[in-house]
Amino acid sequence: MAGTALRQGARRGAREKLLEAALALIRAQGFAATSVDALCAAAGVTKGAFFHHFRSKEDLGVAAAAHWSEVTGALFEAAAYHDAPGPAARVLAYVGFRRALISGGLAEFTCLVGTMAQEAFDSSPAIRAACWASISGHAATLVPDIEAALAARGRDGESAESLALHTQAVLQGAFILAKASGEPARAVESIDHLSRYLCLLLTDESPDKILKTQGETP
Amino acid sequence: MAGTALRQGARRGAREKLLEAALALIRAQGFAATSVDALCAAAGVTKGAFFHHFRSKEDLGVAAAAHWSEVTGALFEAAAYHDAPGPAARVLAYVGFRRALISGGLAEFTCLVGTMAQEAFDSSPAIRAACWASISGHAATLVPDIEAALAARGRDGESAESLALHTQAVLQGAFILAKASGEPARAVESIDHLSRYLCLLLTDESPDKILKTQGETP
DNA sequence: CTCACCATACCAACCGGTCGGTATTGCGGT
DNA sequence: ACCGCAATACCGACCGGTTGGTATGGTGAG
Repeated sequence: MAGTALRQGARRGAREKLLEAALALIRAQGFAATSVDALCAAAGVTKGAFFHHFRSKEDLGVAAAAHWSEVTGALFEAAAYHDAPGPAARVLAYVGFRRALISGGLAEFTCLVGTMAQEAFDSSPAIRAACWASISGHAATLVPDIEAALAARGRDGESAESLALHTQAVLQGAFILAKASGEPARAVESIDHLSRYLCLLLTDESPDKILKTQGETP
Repeated sequence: MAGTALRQGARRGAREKLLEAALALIRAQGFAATSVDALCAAAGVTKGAFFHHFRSKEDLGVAAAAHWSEVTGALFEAAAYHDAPGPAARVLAYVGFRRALISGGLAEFTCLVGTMAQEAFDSSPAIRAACWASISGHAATLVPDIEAALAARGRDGESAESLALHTQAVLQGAFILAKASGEPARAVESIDHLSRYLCLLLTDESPDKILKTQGETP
């Protein structure tokens, strides 16, 4: 009993440590530039452990995307933006939450699956599919609120799914600008444009008011 | 005589052939996954030629970004969207042009520097800077029209540069969605949202009208 | 004993990069 | 016009290190 607990606590499982290391390294260097050896070193694990848990490096990539979905899924599920009153306000609060997440180093707030999809879309169908599952799955969590907000404004005909995916596109693009410029603030600016677009579509209020309430630049 | 002409025709310069191959391979596989050997093979050139023209693989990356700027710069300069009447219409026509460019394989319409920036932002400052120069330089070509269009609507206070960069963010994000999903149409949808946002900001007309004029989905 | 879990040693292929050498070109002197 | 000659462009074998992946052996829990 105690042995088992200590085991799971201290060792924490090579698989988890490898996945954790994968998130950090792939986000910073990309998938192709991250070697299996580097992964093992970062996780404090040998190569034998790696290939015990993953059939190949590609398999690790797929598992990393799935792990990413779990980690971020839990983060967003527990976030406070769900408490906002009404569907439109919740959608705006979601974007505000994404905006607030931007702080620290670039590799700490950018998206794992967006990065991997760029590299693997042509060379690894499995990784591509896993990345798309993560992105589209996350976007799907926004659809009910967007749908309700659109309906409330008499915009029933429009596709809530398309708008949900658009929010992800803006976020991914914002990350690219931040990486390319080296200035995270560039990402914030684009996200503010997204907030304004959503304001115009989903609310009666002036966008400037809502943007002011989202706080100052980090 | 005939020998010389045939030579120059066949050789075409190893540097150009390498840069051309770099655009194709890096867009499809990413920078890290593209080996120098593969580059040379695709260009029909030996490794000696490669390292004669480029000090290192990183140097090739920087040169590829610069070459990309030239190629795309010429493409956009010659495009017809400049003929649209008035600044706002030109900005919208630009986005329509970008939309129309989306056809064929994913690696044929997506952005080289956006892909490279994701991989190299942390590991190669030189490549990062070259990518940012390409993106921001392209965005800068939109600033005068956006500025005039904003002023015409009494929105002088807002940053035209920020909005110009936002258009690039949406495009980059749209490419990621297309790559991740495997469906180029996903990119088109996001670009349509961008058109609508710009309509709301820069024109008096209803967005739906302008969107209709941009033609059917490819 | 069994079996999941992990460590070590090892491999062929491939990586970016070097180097000595050759072919081609541009150009100044005569 | 011709030559001489240095500079440029290119070739391809080669190098040490690294790559993803394997084969085998140990070990502790059930």
